[in-house]
Amino acid sequence: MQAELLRTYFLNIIALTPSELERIMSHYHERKVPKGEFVLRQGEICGFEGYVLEGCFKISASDAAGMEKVLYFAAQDWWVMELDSFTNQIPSKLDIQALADSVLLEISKADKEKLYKEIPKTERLFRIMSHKAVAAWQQRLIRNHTMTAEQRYDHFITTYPDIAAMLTNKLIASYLGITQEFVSVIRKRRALKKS
Amino acid sequence: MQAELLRTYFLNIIALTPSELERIMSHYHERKVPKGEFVLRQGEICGFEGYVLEGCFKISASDAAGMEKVLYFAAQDWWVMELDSFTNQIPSKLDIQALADSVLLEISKADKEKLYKEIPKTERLFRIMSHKAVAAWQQRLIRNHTMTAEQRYDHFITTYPDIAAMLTNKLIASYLGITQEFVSVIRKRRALKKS
DNA sequence: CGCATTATTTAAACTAGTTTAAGATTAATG
DNA sequence: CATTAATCTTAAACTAGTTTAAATAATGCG
Repeated sequence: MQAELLRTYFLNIIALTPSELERIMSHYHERKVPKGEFVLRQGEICGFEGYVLEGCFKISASDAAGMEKVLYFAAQDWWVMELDSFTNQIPSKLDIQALADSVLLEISKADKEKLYKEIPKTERLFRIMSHKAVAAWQQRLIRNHTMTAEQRYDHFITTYPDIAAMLTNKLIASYLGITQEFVSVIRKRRALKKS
Repeated sequence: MQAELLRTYFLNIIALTPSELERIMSHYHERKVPKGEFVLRQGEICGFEGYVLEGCFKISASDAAGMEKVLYFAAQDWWVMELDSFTNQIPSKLDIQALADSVLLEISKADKEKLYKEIPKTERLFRIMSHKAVAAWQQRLIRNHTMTAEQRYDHFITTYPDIAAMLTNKLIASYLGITQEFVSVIRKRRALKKS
């Protein structure tokens, strides 16, 4: 049972008795998501919070012209949801799509609220997770403002080699905020340097 | 007593009895910060979380070469802290400096932990605040990836006219991730359009 | 397998934004 | 108030990254 991963995840953040942990886990349900499937589309209300057991997801924003920008990728041990939409039950600004056959552990909005009531300690758990997320987004912004495209590319593929390996250049480009053509140039440049 | 602002802030997020609210407020202490003073420097451990009653702060990151990048500005009704440093008591990656004579309502790390214990509901309060912050940072990143420098400039000065009014071009440029010279160009372009 | 679609590479022309430098304005300071 | 320092503007030269386009390679699919 791979759900062990999520148990470990929670225990790394906060101390939980075995019974608390199991009560938390009981609200999460496994869901298989085939490659290509959208688990959330712009405009829909995000009814779930998902922990990735297997596979990989793309969380992206698209403008009116259909131009898509990848916000982040979520592989094993990451979370997928539209926080704003889930928390405030408002239409989602983002799309979430499986990039590979994937498995999620999902919790519904209703169950999440139940969880907070049943085990108040989970408020703390998710508060701390959220604090980490804020710090990470701040660092991402700083990287975008201080590093060149090539440096950001390097950072991405060395920090997340497993995720990068399953992505197309086009997706990496979108994540980095540059064009796929320029990713090609960067890759060529790096290939020359190494030889 | 301007602390009323903070009471309103909290009540807009979560329902609190008058006594709960006052117990929360009792942990916050007013602190005057003269213009130019650093309330946190890179490498120090952030021991406080501050709510801005008056004035304005600059939260920034500086690299080894002394190049400074403004992450955000915090004026009235905003928060100043280094979340990662405060939460995990690790050295701060950021500087926080008053851009004007300012007044903070501060809570220490120890008092914050006390607060969480005394009034568990505050875990929820700060979790929700943190969720809003994550959503805001995501939107900021999307703007950086989809808008031109001029569009970002427009967005900033129309969304935060009061803050923008008290900032130099240099600071706005740093926040937007462009040079001060280019801000000059943008301003000229806009001045010509209007006439 | 064979076809169609999509991703990748390459290159030339282009542009948004940078760099450098100098002069003009404004603000801080003794 | 005078002087120093800092900010702001302008402009010319430059560069990182884009756009367009065409050719090639890889992939999905009936």
